[in-house]
Amino acid sequence: MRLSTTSEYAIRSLVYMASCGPELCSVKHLSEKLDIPYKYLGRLMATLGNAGLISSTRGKNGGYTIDKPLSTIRLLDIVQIVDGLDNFDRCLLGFPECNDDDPCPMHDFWKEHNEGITEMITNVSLAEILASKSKKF
Amino acid sequence: MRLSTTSEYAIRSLVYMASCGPELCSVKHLSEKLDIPYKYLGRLMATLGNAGLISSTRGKNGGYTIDKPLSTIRLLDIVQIVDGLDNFDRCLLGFPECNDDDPCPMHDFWKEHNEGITEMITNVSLAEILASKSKKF
DNA sequence: TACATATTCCACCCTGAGGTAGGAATTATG
DNA sequence: CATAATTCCTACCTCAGGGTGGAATATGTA
Ligand code: SF4
Ligand code: SF4
Repeated sequence: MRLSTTSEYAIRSLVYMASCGPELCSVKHLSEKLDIPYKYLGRLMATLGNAGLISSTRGKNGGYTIDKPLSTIRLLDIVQIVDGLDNFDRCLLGFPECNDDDPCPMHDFWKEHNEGITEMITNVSLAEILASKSKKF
Repeated sequence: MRLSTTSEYAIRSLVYMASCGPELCSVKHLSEKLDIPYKYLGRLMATLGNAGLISSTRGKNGGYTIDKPLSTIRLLDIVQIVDGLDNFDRCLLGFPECNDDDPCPMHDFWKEHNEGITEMITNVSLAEILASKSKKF
């Protein structure tokens, strides 16, 4: 019951960048600040860049900056780019086709949590996260 | 946001066995009925046997049967045997040490779901699942 | 030019999922 | 009893994918 390491990295990086405002964040800076392997984060940022979430500037004092309004970047979008959505809205026991009328024995115990998480991932954007004013970073 | 394939297999098999009562279930039968790779399930059942959840009978008409009272086999126990518990009660962003007083920016959005799932896994046993009277199997 | 940064390519290790090949125990049956 | 059939069990092997690092390249600034 966790996101992939890569999704964790992506969300942490984007939340941090969002909290920095419009300034450029270099991969080196992010890597040290967030304790994420430099090389791996470099590729991850390139992926996010290709997906259009962030844009890059090369050369000295270069780095990445967030391209789109924070409210338009949902957690779902980030996870989708990085990992795909196969692991969301999934039956807990892996049954292929089922619904409320023909439930598996776990349905009553799993449905509410599954729907809650899916809704959270779908509705929460970087804007909401930033508004929570955590002291972390 | 899913269990591992192996945990899914284990839970499906145990729920099915529980629904069969005290009869012996062979790996071959379980494999065909639940559409789980035969050899893989064989090893998985042996693991569950070594952990004391089920006991085996070899030879013709042999198979496995559940050893303990259904109410003492919680989902948590099954997952623990198969996968360990590293992925439960985990910070969504993978921060190492944090609490309600020094939360990460995701805390307000993640905490309730995490606690809900952890509580469900901890409290629901095979007895409760069987009582739900699903028509599946 | 010298340096900093993104970007790309490749090789590696680990783990989860699954397969192959047998061996050991028990029972059905001639 | 003897043999075959069935079943659990164990030890290896394969394969794909996630995560990681090294090295080289492209692109910009001072
Ligand atoms: S019946 Fe419900 S809980 Fe069970 S596999 Fe289907 S959607 Fe998931
Ligand atoms: S602050 Fe809360 S949500 Fe964030 S990493 Fe810690 S426990 Fe998880």
